[in-house]
Amino acid sequence: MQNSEIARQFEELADLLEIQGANPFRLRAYRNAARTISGLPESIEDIAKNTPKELQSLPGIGKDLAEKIETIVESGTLPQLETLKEEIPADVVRMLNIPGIGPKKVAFLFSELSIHSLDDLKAAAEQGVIAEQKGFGKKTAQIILEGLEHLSQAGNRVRLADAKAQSDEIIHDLQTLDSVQQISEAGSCRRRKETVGDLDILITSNAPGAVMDALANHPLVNTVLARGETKQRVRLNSGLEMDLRVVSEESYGAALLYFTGSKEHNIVLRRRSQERGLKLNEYGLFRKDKLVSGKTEEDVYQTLDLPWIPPEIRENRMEFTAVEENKLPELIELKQIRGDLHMHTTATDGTASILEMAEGAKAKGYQYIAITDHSKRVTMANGLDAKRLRAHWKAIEKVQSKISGIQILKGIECDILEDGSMDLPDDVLSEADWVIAVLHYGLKQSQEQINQRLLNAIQNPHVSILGHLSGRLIGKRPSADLNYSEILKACADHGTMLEINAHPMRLDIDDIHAAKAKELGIPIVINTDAHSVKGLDVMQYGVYQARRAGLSKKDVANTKTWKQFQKLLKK
DNA sequence: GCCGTTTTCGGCCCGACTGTTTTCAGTCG
Repeated sequence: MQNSEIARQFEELADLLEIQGANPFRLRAYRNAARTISGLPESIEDIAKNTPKELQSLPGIGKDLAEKIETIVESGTLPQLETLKEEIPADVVRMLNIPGIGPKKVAFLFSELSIHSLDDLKAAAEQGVIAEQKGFGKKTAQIILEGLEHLSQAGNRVRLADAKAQSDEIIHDLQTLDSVQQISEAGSCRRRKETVGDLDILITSNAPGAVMDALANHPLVNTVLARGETKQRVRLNSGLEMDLRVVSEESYGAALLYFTGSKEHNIVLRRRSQERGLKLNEYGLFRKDKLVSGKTEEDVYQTLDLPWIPPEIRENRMEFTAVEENKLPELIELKQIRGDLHMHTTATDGTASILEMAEGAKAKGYQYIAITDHSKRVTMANGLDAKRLRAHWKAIEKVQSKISGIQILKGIECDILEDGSMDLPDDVLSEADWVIAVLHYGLKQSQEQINQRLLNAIQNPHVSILGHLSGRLIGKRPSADLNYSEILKACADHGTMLEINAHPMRLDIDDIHAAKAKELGIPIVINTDAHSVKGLDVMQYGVYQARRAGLSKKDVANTKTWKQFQKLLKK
């Protein structure tokens, strides 16, 4: 069982208990545990089965939750959860996703008005029943009806690339206004999280009303959901919601910290403030009522005896211990990338020629690329068999002889077949400069099968790297069920590299496992998997993911010069 | 339900906005 499933069950339990009005701190305990579990690189199932005593050493996991984890691993679920699910219909839990409706109102609707489904809710709101209730009203009934309309979108997280494009456009337009002095993105988008729940923008302004008017009238904005003196919330045409916050100049840094998050990072900062007799909020760091710092993020961190911490790692995963151990990483930057080792051409499903891809990469200042078209199993993409592949490599040599200043590796993205064998024979693979082994089919196999396939590939002396390891497509297709601990250890043992696939839908391996790979000394390569010249542009997203993993230049193999990189290639 | 250099009880981060109120609860981030 995957960590995400166990975490999901704790989240669900928390939702159900919340509707029942349970102690909020108990709910927090469940949600904290869910977060710990989903952020863990090791398989929680393995720990529960092999070394159950260690469960309680995980943050936020005590005796009770350790037992619950063991129960879930053994039986697939929790009796308590099953009982609650029988008492409270799934539709009632879904009502929590209606913006403006929380557990208290849901509980009232369910137990006092006997509303058991979304259809019941809609009918009650339309018939005016809800508006009559104490604590409700016409507006609340309206909110419910609107919320039901948007329910399919609400709670859906959007891929970073899609969210950031909208955020960037709005910021670009707002910053031209005279009424805007400072402006920044904030929230999970600024932290470059792979998916974003909503957008946050922070400004300083001498005329906040004018900025709010401008946002309300922006072509990307559909509806104003709330508007006050310092805060405006809007819904974009895409369904994504955005908060605009206005703060004073002396609070800008504190507010930027506060609204960038993560919540967990901020909680640690506030505790740290308390320990120093200070209070931290979005207006600044205060001693009694006196502002101590807040103008810039650096000021606030410094007052708390911390260096400035890059947004990407503000997750309370490793940043604070890294500071203590004086090991805060200098995060990798896009400009340090010197090669792209996963791309396609017209030989299979790409839209550009070898030469066009090479020129595109050269224009980015790269020193080397690998042309890695599909192997024959991927019939849909016109995958290459041995004969066509050898001809393709000849074509690569020909292009290489015509172009200077960039090294083109003769590569292949070779499928690991369902039976665990490689899609091309060893003698063919041995002729390649660069072999990316990947799973495209049979992603739903058991963990044992998936792991065996991957282990076979790792042990194959011709395989350079595992590409988009989990096979997930964010928001579309779940990861294959694989045992990361075993796979990563094998990679480290056999000198097999790991890819961070930079495609916004993949970002695979993810930040948590890339951090683990770094710890094990496995070289990471960030690749675009480009299917066109334009496709080479997504490298930035892979770099974001690497930064979230705490990776530095030295951890990423394709930051090396061509001369250095050659030494990493398997002979 | 977790946690502990004020440690086994009594805390657990903090403030804005809205709607339904007549001083505040619920919701959200």
